[in-house]
Amino acid sequence: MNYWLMKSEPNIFSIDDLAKRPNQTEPWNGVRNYQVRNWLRDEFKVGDQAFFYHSSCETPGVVGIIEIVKAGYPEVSPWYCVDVKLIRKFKRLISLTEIRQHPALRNMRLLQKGSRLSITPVTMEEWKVILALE
DNA sequence: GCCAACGTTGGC
DNA sequence: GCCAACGTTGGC
Repeated sequence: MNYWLMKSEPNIFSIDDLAKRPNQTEPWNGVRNYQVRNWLRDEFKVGDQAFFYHSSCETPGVVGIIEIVKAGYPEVSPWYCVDVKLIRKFKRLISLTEIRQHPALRNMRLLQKGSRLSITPVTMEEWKVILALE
């Protein structure tokens, strides 16, 4: 089972928008980066969990947990998407600033210089640390 | 709105 | 296959 972090701009699609969807499930589409496409196509498995991350907003950060309920399938050629379902929204936002300041999260892919990938892998250790911050 | 960083495009 | 130009991401 894999862990991921998936970015979305909340003014376009927020965790509250996901909560309002039927069955709280929605295709995660629009990825237009080949590296991320390959992860979606080859690495994402049903049951994988991901942090829902709000980007390009007043306070970027992790706002909740989602689960992959449908593995990679074609969107429009040559791109892929997955279906995600809301597990829960966090009681509070865990900000990028807070993540950046935490020693155990120093090596997170999210924090790497110049990393602009809309989806990044998360290790089990990082997953646990962030969960404990809530 | 700025700009650093990175990806993509396309002429050669 | 190189690389300049351009487009996009996303924090600040």
